[in-house]
Amino acid sequence: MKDRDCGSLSKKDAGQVVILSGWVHRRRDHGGLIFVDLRDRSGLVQVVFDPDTSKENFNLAEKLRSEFCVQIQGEVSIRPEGLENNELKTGEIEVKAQKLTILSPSQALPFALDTRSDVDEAVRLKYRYLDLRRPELQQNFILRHQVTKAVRDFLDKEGFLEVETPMLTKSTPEGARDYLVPSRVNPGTFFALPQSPQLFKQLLMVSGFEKYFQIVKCFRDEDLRKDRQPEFTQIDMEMSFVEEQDIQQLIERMFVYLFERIYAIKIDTPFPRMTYQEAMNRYGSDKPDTRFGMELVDLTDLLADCGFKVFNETIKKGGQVKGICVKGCADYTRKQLDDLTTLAQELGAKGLAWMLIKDEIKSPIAKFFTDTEIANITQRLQAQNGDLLLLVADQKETVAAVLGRLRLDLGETLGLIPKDKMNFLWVVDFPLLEWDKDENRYMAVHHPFTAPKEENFDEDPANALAKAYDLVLNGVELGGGSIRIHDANLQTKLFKVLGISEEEAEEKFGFLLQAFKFGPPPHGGIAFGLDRMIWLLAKAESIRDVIAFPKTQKAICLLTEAPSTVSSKQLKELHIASTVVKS
RNA sequence: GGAGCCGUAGUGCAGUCGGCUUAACACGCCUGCCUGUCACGCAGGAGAUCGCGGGUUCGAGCCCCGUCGGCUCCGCCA
Repeated sequence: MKDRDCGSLSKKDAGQVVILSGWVHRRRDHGGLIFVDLRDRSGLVQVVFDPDTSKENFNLAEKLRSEFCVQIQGEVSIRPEGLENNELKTGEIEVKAQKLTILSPSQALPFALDTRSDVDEAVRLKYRYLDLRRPELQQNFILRHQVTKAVRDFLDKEGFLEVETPMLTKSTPEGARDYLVPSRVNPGTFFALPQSPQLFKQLLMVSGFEKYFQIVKCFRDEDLRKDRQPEFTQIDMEMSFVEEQDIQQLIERMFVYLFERIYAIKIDTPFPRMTYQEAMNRYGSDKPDTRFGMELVDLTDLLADCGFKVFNETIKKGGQVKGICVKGCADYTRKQLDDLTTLAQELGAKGLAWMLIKDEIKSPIAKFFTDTEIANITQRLQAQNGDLLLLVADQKETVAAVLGRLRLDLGETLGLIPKDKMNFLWVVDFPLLEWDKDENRYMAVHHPFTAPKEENFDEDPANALAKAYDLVLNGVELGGGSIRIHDANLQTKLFKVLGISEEEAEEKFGFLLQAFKFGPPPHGGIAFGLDRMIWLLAKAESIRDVIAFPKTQKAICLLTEAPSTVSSKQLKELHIASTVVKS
């Protein structure tokens, strides 16, 4: 039904008769002459309907409206002198319509498929199929296709095997909330949709696949964010006989390959490495955005004996005082400072201390410090006249959370973030464990199969490090992985520290522990959030812009109206009953 | 579970201090005119349960309470 793509036509095609099919992007009816911008996936071309060519055709063209699906046969011709459109790729030519076929008409649209208007996202999602007609959205999916294709090509070249793992699988504790699927055949039992193919890919290593990958949907029933959807896609990999640097180098080669193939640019490797500790100290985040400075500066040693009770008492209790220097913001208003303070309090700080440096120090707390202390603070923060200093005193987790967030917010509002930069960063040496106050036990920071750096990690669990690594791009966690435990004794030791009993371990992961009795190879892997990758590469507003049919923050699909109630017959077959009382 | 912002024709929005409009404007839509436009132009027209429910008031799009939905964030996301 078409022999050419609209966007592919150029001067070279002049004189040719072509058949095009697509949508009426815009129509300009001059009464005696009608112009139509015809759009298909490839782009736009102007079609001219002239009654002198065919009166019948022209009359039919008068019926055309936005988004009619049409086929047009016509002659490509060079536009008359002075009538070219430089805004359009095909602007040097136009198609003189000889025959128009209306393949299907369209109702008036619920919203304009126009970049200029910022349409409410609820309306866009309800009519997602129309939203997806917008070229800028289609571009995201073209990119997404190119990336997955390149990833497959690269991993194939590196000797990886793509293997599918089950979607209906076993619910495992430790981790995100599962999406459950009731079993009809086995009353009272449930499958879980995978949070990741973690255990299966480890089993594939036991099977001797050596290099596995999969581009696969994963499901986590947790609350949504602009970079989080309940179902998302991972590029999941696992390799045998590797150490951390083998995997990191492979991933660096992969990104070099991707950028070369998609953007024809060369990116620098190796990517910088930063320990978790350093990331937290300097940026207050385990996924630092290193595209700009404003780093967190430790002032604890300078202020341990200062006259400000809030500070010295916090320090005595094992806390710290840190600050950031906000360049050129000494003219911040009381309102702006109050807003920053409110944000700090929402994140758990008791307060936010500020100092405006305007020739002299303007600050409600300045009177508590000696001139030497003030001089030391400003010097260490490398503050100059005209700067604003923000200080937080608290336990180190809170200090990091508050200043890390203030840094990001201020970096954004002050325009300090260079948008064209692509700053990859490996964050390494993650802690193995983390104390969970609610559960009153240690939890695995990564997951309970992650190998510790030292075999005697149980002697000082709080400070044990893991063979785990995250790849961060521009402050977004793109992916993470680890070297796994393949030694049964080590695994048992870790379960013990995690407070998982032998019986529980047997019940939950028995199949894995069993498998590890049959010569498991040393192995490790990594997984990337594909949606996040595309989101960053496409510089899209939200992750929803790179997912064809995304869900709202309430995890609802406005297009299909899923989830929905089901018949009592369906529930009965599944041996389940809803506890929700219809009002 | 919690916090914030938003909700007015199909779309984007204005609506001031609660009483001046018959809820304005732009795009879109419909009708007519228009042979070189490209965000075509011109003339006319239709189109609003002001998210929903309750309250305050002589009077509510506007104030209060609740509720629903969208977005952003905290918690959560091994």
